[in-house]
Amino acid sequence: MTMTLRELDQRMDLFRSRCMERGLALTHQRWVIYRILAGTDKHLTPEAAFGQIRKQIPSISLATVYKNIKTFLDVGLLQEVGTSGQMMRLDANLDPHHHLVCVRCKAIQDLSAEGLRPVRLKGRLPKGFRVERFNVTFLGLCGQCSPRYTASTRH
Amino acid sequence: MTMTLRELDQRMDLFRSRCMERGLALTHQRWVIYRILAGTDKHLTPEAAFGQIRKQIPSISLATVYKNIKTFLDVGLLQEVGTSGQMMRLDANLDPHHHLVCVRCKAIQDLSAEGLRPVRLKGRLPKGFRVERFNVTFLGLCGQCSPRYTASTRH
DNA sequence: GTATATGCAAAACCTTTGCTATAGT
DNA sequence: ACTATAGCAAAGGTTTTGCATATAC
Repeated sequence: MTMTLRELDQRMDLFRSRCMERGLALTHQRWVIYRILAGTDKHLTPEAAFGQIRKQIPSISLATVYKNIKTFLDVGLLQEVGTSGQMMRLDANLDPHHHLVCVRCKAIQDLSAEGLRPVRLKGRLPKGFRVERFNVTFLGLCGQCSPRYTASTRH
Repeated sequence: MTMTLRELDQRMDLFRSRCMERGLALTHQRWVIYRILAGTDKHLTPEAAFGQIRKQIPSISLATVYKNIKTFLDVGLLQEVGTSGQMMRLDANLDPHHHLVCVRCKAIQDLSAEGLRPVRLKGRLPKGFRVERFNVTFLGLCGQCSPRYTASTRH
């Protein structure tokens, strides 16, 4: 866990002010849902978040979690990580950054944009395309899954 | 359409030889499914491909299309483009390349790896992570969707 | 008090699976 | 002939929707 409490507090402050700006009610559920998503760097799936959230609000419904995730995506409090096919992966890190994706266990780690030399185009983009942002995805095996370790490990 | 007939023929040659190597039967369905997917640079969804394929084989079933897509992914005749959430997007371009994704209409265009100066790390990757490959996704608005055009266009 | 959000159940959507018949080698 | 594949229908998993009740403002 690289997330400090101070960083989480900052995220929750942003959450509160963004909700007020957008006229979103500060419900207990909404608060807890965002706190779980913002309090980890693991890029949770909705299902996984639901599991955590339910520990705090046993009566919460999965639909509420989904509805709020959608709201958070709409107002820019959350981003979706582009994965292939499977479940939605959520990211409350709003700073420019990239991703390391383990092709085996599907873990996703962040890599700060400062960790990379600027990406630069050689030529020209297709006519008319306006880039808003970009992100680099590194695919490979994480420490847990890389052969060095798995060779001596039961699967 | 940037795909030439010659390029498509090359892809179909690879398809044939890869099937033989792997002991995959060259059925009419399999051939047509791959030809549709390999004959466009639009990164079709399974559903969209099914629509095209059905024009040539009206009796084909969607399950057959899915099964073959999975097979093609397994044997490396196809790759999946990492999108956020929605449907699977397929890519028969096996050369190193990146993607331009329109956030509005979801169109995906290829950008050859030569179009980009090499991506380079400044620091070190998280301990133990072994990169196999990487890809850059540029998000923005395509020519069709960019404000310049939409301002004078009905939605 | 009014608007918005929750919870529930049902639906929608995309993808996979099991099985029998059919086609490829 | 033997093995792999197609087609069908049914199931599986994820996400969305509609509506009545409850909560925030």
